[in-house]
Order: sequence, then C-alpha cells, then structure tokens
Amino acid sequence: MCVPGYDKRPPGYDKYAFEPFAVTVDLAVFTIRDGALRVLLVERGQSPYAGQRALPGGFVLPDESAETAAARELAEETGLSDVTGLHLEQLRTYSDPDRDPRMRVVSVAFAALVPDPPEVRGGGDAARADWLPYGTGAYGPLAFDHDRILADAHDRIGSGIENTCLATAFCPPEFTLGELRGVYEAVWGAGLDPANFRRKVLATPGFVKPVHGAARLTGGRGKPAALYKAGPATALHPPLLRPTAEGRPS
Amino acid sequence: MCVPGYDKRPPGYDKYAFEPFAVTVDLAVFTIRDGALRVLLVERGQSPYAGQRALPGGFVLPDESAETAAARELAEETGLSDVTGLHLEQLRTYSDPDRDPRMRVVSVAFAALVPDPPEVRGGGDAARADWLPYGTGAYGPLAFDHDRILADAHDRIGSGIENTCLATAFCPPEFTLGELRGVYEAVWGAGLDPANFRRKVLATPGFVKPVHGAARLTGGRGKPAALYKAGPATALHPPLLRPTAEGRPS
DNA sequence: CTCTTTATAGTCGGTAAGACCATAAAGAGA
DNA sequence: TCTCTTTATGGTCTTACCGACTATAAAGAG
Repeated sequence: MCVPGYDKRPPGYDKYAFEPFAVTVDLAVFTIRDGALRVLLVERGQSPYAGQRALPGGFVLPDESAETAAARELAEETGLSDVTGLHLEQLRTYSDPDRDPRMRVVSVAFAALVPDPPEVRGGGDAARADWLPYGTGAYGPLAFDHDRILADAHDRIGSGIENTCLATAFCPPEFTLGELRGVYEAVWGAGLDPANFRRKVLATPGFVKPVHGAARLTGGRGKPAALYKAGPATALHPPLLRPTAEGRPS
Repeated sequence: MCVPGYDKRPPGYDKYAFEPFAVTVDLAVFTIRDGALRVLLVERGQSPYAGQRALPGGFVLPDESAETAAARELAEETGLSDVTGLHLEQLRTYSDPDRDPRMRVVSVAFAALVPDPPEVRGGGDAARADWLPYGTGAYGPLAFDHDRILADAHDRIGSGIENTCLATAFCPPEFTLGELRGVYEAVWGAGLDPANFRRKVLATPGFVKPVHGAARLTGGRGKPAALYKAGPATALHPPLLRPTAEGRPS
C-alpha cells in the first residue's frame, strides 16, 4: 500500500513523519456532439476494474505541476496537437486512502471542455477511448471513484456556464446563438426559450461579439443565423440561471 | 528535490514512471472578530521563510485523506476540541514543482470558517498562531505560495456567501440579522442596507429560522434584535449578490 | 407551392432589488 | 429626566430583468 522509501526523509523534514504518495491527474473531458453532452472515457485493459470504463489520466511527472500534467494528458488522450486555448480547470483532489487498491494514490481531478469532437486515436497507453453520452447508461459504473469525479465535474460545468462565459469553450471560434443555446441545453438537459436566451446573451456586455461582414452560416434548416465569437468577458452578471433552478448546493 | 525511493515502483505500476510526492494540507481559517475578517496565521521559526507568516498546515498521514488531515490540523491549530460542524471546504491543490525549495510537496488547500474566535494556544508544532486582520497589511508576504492560497480562499468565501448559506458558518448557533449582515460586510468589505438585507434574507426559504419565545438579545446599542438560527437550506436562489458586483471570475 | 423549422423582434406582467423614508426601542450623555 | 445616537424593523417607490407569449422572416423539405 505504501511506496518504498517511506522511512527516508530529506533534510529539513527530519522531525516530521510523512508518507510519499503517488500523485496522478484524472480528466473529465466534455464535448457536445449531436446536441448531446459526451465525455471521453477509456476502457481499462488490466486489473483492477479490467473491462470497465475510466476517466483518462496518468501520473504527474517529476518536473510537472498537476496543471501541466493535465494538459499533457489531455493532448495525449484526445489526439489534439495543441490544447492551449482549451478550457482546462482544476476540480478538486481525491485522496481517500482506499481509492486505489494497489497503492496510495492521490488524484487531482480536472474538467476540460473541447469544442469540436475530434476522433480519438486508438494508440497510446489507454486501451481505447471513446466519446460516450453522459448520463445515459452508455457505460456502466466507472473504475475507482471516477463516477463521483465525473458527477462533480458535471456539476461544476453546469454551474460554470451559469455564472461565467464558459459555454463558449464548447463552441468553435465562430458560432450561432442557436449553437450556444444548444450547449446550455445539453449540459443542463433542459430546453430554453430561443428568444429569451438571445435577449439575455446579447444584453450581457462582452459575452459574445457579432462577426460583421459575411456573417451568415447555412447548413441546417430554417433561417440562417448570424455568427458570433466569444467576447472578452469572463463572468456573467447577473448569472444566466437554469430554467427550473432549485437546490443546487455549493 | 526528490524524495528517496523515486526509482522503486510497487507491483502493478512497473510500466509507468512516477515520482512519489510529499502531500500536505494548508488551511486558510477565517473568523469574524470586531466586525473584521481575520485569518489564522502561524509564524515560521525555521528556514525557509523563517520569521514570515504562513498558513497552518501539515503532512497528510498514511491512513488519512486530505479532508481528515485538514480536520486534524484545524483542531490542533485552533485549539478547538471539536471541529465537527465547522465549515471545512477543499479549495484546490497547489503543485508547482518549485513551490517548496526543500523538496517536492503537493499541497491540498482548505478553507475553514470558525464562528467565535477562541484564543490560540501557543504550543504545538507551530511557533505561534494569531488571528490577524485579513488584507490590512497586518502581516507581510506569506511563506511559499501562501499569499495566493489565501487570496484564492478569500475569493471562494466571498462568492460562497453569495450563492450559499455559508455565512451562517461564521455565526454562533443563535444570531441576529445584524450579525449575519456583519459577516457579509466583513467578507466583502462593503456596506449593505440593513432593511434590504433583512427583506432578502427572510424572503429566502430555509436560510434562517426565527428562534421563537424569548427571542431578544441585548448587549450593544440600539433596539434589541430578534434571534435566528441557521435554516435547512444550503443554496441561495436567487443569489445574494455583492453591492458593486462586477467582474468576479470563476 | 406549402409546410416545417429556425432565427429574430417585440410585448406584457410579475418579481426582485436598490434607494429611500418612517417608526420603535434601547443606551449614552447632558 | 431629556435628548441624541444607534440599531432594528416595516414600508414605499421605481427600475430592471425574466418568463411566457406572439409575430415575422428566411431558409429547406416534400
């Protein structure tokens, strides 16, 4: 259960007892595909939890911070060459002594938002990785405490788009207000009134900026929509509350 | 910089390179005294940062989670025999490779709220601990990255009392609305209209419950105020926004 | 050509919040 | 004792916002 070297202490800490832990990062990577919220999950090939799905992740290397390690893992698991600009946010740390039956592992969890779902490369250290619909039973119980981590991540994203401009992190550089509304509907699992949503977003200074000039996008049905890009604002005042908003704890 | 035993790996992890880290908890413990927000700080007696103030904290023991370690440290540093019921919330994890010049230390930071400021006992592993006014220059730069941790903790508390019933965690079991308002004013550093604050709090179901019967508290000047206790609610809908609320990032 | 779908503009009523006023009830100081 | 100050509490007024709703525009599907 303990890492070797437990009884050795570097100079300066001789008076204190401490145990060295393995530190990992776990990533809850979300995207929107076909109007539904999806999460990137790998399939474990070895014990424990062999065959079950798990969040992608890995060890923090000696010269890395948890944030650096998370960005590296994000690039590796998604196959994206450049993850700068993607939203990558530290969630919290999970440190239950029994959370990994093999050894003592402390895991720093992150939530990441990816605009366009690129196909996942099959290689790497993970057996397989897929974008699976969140919360629809498309996957069984996750390995370790990853069900809880994923639920916490979803909570964080859900309240994040309420109070900040986070929703644009799901969108491509230029997007329509319908696409932005689709982000809220996918994350919250609730429908929003298009007209009221539009009024609210446009009334928030710095949330979105219109792309002037040739600013029409065709592709789907209905009247072509104007294009917007993310504005400079980061917080939403007042927040864009959920429709049936009730009892969302801290 | 590295803990000995770095090149040894337990069974099951042979294919992976990882470095064992020391894991600590750091606590930002707040209270309200004399209408001002104060934070518990220790004075370091040894290098590095000898003589500077620092957040209380310590190592996570082998059989502890970070939460357990934080509760233990909270009891040790405040001298409180029972810390159950106190608000103790994980903030985030700080893992910069250079944050401790002696060795690689990953620290899980917590924010704690204490109602009544008990006098700090002088003993323990910390040289000295005092409740110092937050953000008034009563202490110089803190050791390590504790200035940033403390600022993050203050941010979290500030937005926490906006969206949740967290403010009652600063109050004794029974309190007046004036005392509750004092919490908001101390944390936000801004004045609030007593009448509007009262209307808002009483209109939020489950925020506070009146203590019926003998429900008057004397002690200060002015008309005696009715007593309330914390209600069952945990979230505030809609939130109790700051007066000059602008630009509060995620 | 008509129907469906989506975007966009506008209206209406209710609620919440800030600013402000008025009264009540205590202590402080003359 | 009387007055002033301080705090609690109740109320009004006005503005802003938000949900519900209607109407129009502009595309594709059949």
